[in-house]
Amino acid sequence: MVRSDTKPLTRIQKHNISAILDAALEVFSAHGFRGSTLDQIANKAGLSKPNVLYYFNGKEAIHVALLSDLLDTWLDPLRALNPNGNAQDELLAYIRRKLELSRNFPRESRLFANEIVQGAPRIENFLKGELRILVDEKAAVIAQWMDAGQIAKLDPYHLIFSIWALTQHYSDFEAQIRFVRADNITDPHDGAQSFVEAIFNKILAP
Amino acid sequence: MVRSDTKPLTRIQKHNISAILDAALEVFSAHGFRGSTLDQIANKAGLSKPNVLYYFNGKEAIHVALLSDLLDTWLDPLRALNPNGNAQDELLAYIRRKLELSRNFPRESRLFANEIVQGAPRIENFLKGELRILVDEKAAVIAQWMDAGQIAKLDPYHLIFSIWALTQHYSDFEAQIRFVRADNITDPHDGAQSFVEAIFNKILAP
DNA sequence: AACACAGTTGACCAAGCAGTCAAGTTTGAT
DNA sequence: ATCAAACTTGACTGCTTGGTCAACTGTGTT
Repeated sequence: MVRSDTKPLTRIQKHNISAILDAALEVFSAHGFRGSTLDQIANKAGLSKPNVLYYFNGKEAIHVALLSDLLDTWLDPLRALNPNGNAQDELLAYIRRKLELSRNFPRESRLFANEIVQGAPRIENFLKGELRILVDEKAAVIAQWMDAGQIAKLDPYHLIFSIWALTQHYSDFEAQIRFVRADNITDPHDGAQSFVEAIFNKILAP
Repeated sequence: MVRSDTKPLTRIQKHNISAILDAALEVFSAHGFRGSTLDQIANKAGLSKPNVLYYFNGKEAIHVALLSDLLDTWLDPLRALNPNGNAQDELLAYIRRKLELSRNFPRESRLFANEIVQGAPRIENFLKGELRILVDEKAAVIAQWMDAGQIAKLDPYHLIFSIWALTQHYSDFEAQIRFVRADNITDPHDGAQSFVEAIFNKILAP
């Protein structure tokens, strides 16, 4: 196996590893972990199955690699919430970042959604650890903003959850939105941007 | 196979069929269609695998039975939106019905979520048919309310989507909420009820 | 009691699947 | 050109899983 530790990856390694990860993201996000097969991934990556296993220790290892890449960047938007900034501006900027993430990385979002819906067996530690710490910290910041009268008084945790729900809905439940909307002309994400910002303006107004 | 058409089900049939459906709901909602096995379902139902297949034509048939039972009741809350009622009251009542459904039938909600996240391959026709017709109809009602100045002017479709997103989030992403919240004391659904109603009061205010 | 039919299951099968391996080909540094 | 290491794969193995089947047991109706 390749992908050990501190080695300069060869040109071929770089190319194939990223081909495998991209194919796996496509497949895992569409069918879930158990619903995906190595053959599907190998096909989509344009490699043979044994060759895929030459680069990764197994199906699980590919999934883990995808998830840790993902979780790493998933926290960024919330992390960037600046306690010293203006409350309303900061929260709306957070919402915008979240919407962009959901729009630009729908497969990653669905990979995450698949995990959560099925009880988060593989990322329980992340949720109970890093994420929880970060959420607690930012909820405290939001509570301070509320106490200072900068924004409306609400439960900060539920406020964060509602941002997650609304921003991720457009990629995670994209199928539902696509099939229900009569006009396939306008990208649902366009409307989403202005709609979500509009309602949070109302929600947050002190 | 039993479950044909117009026969009076025996005592044993009624009992076993409902045991199978309950077990299958548990398993499918937790692992998705492909992630579930007949053995898991049979075990949880307290029956042998061949016995399960005596009552249903196959794994797919069990899944279909669950989904059609579900879809049937899934539309009810929206269907009950009364065009002649007061706009704000009607929408808040709809939200309340949705929240209750999500709270009382989380497994059904996750079964549905699993389908949608994975591209809705098995319920595409429902989404493009019945659901779309109903949503179009109710969106028109909401648009009229907005034109009449009863509630704030927003995109009615996005308003409906936002209601779906917020109400289902608490059951579909329950794992995330559970792991993130420090206090496992309060049922997240309690806070949800008042929070969601509060923000929609703000959103809808003309 | 007897009989038809509902209900039940152990043993089995074929397909699909993750993962192995030995034998091959390609790459790139010298 | 040489050679070692990197890369690739057809053929295989062992396990899981959906589904079948023939034989057996339970039920209730007469």
